[in-house]
Amino acid sequence: MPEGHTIHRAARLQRRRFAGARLSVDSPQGRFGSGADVLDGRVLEDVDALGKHLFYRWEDEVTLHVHLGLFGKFGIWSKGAPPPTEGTRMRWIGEPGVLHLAGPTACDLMEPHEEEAVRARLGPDPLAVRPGDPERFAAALRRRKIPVAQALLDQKVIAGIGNVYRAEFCFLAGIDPRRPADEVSADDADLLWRLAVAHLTVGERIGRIVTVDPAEAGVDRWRDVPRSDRLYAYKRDDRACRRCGDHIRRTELAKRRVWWCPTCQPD
DNA sequence: GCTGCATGATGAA
DNA sequence: TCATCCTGCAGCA
Repeated sequence: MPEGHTIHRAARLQRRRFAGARLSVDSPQGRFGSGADVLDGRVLEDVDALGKHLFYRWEDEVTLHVHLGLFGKFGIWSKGAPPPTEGTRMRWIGEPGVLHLAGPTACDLMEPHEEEAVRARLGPDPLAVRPGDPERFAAALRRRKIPVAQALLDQKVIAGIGNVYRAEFCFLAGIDPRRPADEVSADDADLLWRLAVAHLTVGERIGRIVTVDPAEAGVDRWRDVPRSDRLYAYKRDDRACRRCGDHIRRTELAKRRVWWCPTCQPD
């Protein structure tokens, strides 16, 4: 299940494995049938990620756009791939292995102007940093009158953050998630950006979300933090805050749950 | 077997 | 703000 780190990691691993290969492409489910026909037998040249979007470059300037949404999932096998299921939207078969894609929100061929429209809707991506991005993020965030945790899910404010990271970054920054974004200080906005860059980078490397510092969990490496110790706030209703012992609270903002520590994250 | 839920996003009202 | 779409799985009968 995907926030930006999952997508950038998928791009990196799929590029490494499949770029340069000629692939047989089909849609066992049928819902990507005509697109699969276009890709079938072409060489995959490169894979790009921006925010939660993937762009696959195929020979002859053909671009495939994939967005996993809430449920989308890749399966990749070197050998012994299982048969596709009802949900297998797209399948690749080639010398490097087999890939299945199930449940994506988007899996479509894209013209350059359509890709441009997608990119134009996205704010700065902490895993694809460009000059001026911290300032762009701070300005976009502090312009909004909605709760800061809600603004952090707006992909135009920052691309690639999801429900887990937003709760964790508010915790680490010591900000009540309900605080209006336009009341977040410039320093705090800068801190949120730096947290996003640092933690999504870790997540991309190790393939999971860990925000609890390894030292705090008594281990040496991010990847060694035990499952139950990886997060400070997300889904920790009524558990004791790891820092202060107060009870983690839960609320809903725009139909998404968010968790916080009332002591560590004052209003 | 059914229900509800999940790291997401959109378009209509 | 709401309905809708995408899939799989845990928890329950």
